[in-house]
Amino acid sequence: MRPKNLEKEEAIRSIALKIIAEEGLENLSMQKLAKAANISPRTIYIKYENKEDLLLKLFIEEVLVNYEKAVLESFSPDMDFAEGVKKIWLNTFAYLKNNKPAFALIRYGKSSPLLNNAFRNKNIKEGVFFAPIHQFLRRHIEAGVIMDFHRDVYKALLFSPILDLVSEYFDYEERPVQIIDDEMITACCGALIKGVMK
Amino acid sequence: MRPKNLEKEEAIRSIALKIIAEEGLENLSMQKLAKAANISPRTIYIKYENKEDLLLKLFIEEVLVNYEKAVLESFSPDMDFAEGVKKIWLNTFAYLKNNKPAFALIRYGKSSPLLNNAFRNKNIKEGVFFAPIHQFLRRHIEAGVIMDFHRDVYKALLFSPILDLVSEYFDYEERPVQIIDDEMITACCGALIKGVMK
DNA sequence: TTTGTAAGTAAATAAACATTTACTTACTTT
DNA sequence: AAAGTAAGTAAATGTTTATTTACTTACAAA
Repeated sequence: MRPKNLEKEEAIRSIALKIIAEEGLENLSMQKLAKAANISPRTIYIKYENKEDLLLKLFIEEVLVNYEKAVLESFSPDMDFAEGVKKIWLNTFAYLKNNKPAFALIRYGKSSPLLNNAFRNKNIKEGVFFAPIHQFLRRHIEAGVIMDFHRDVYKALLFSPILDLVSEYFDYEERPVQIIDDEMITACCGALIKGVMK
Repeated sequence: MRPKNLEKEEAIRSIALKIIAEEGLENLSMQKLAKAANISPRTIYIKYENKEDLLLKLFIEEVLVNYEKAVLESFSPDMDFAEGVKKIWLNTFAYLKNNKPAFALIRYGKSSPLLNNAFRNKNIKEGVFFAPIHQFLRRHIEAGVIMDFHRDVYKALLFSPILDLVSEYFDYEERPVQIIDDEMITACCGALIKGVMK
């Protein structure tokens, strides 16, 4: 039998992300995607059940999995608190600034009910994304290093400002001198670290 | 001549927000909206040029304007730093937890290229949203009360974690006991205040 | 009370939509 | 080398889309 052409599968995914980043999730259509990927619409349906299936697999299996991997690169739950948080922030920034299409879909993860529900269900049923970070936080709370805030508070503090700064990074995209850089990221996360440490 | 029925205009706006909150921006159509509002599709086009015009006016003139008003309620740039930040956070939380449809569109403001660009252009051309907060921050930086971070850093720290906590609030929506409450908001913003003060 | 006019409607339009049908291609297995 | 089969295509499906056309309604001004 004829083998799957993995290049085509890859093209579908990367071009879908590109369209989402440039025109928005609300302007992604199966026909537009097929045309841009130079394939027949039918080919998408060989690899994905339907549009929803494509979107969910793209979000969970492609984008979130790679995002998690990049964020946790050379991070360990045993790290010193300040060191660990800085690692997470700089990893996030380094990864996302070079992966605008992935970042675009991550942003939709909070706004689109489809993606948001899929993410929550996945977390509930199959264990949580970013588990090492939760372990890291629990350890430092128990050791009395940081304040005993709810995990949602830490989630809000550790993940959302850095994503916002990445948004700003892309908004300044065309300018000759970038305002958002590693130094600024480090300063911002330094303030957060100071704020939650005892 | 026959006068405009303002109730219908209001119905269009509120039902559009409701559909966006429940089904997502990508599932809002003019016909669905007309049907849900019990009017003819043509009526929408009396009040708005087209779908894009509707979306932008809904976002900028309805949602953002009211959001800003609520956040700045009894806030003044002359306030003490900790007092001012707490006021902003509690205002934001109190307003958004009772306005889920508005919150849904605000979330899309960062992900949808259409809304994001409109917001940036509006800020550039017609002066900035949340001007009193910028004044407040400038004053406290100049007085040496808080660290001299870029305005984008303060924007990321002051606005994004609280929006994330509101998301969590709605995710816990159906539970008997709410986890996200004023006390948690106050604790979280207390950490931020401590982090950025000199 | 008549009349001009914008507000409003129902139904239609053409384009775009997600998905399928009917068929061909390319490659592995035999 | 032949056969079997999943991968792939082009074109069509019926539906839904944004927007418009042709018409009716309701009311303020005369």
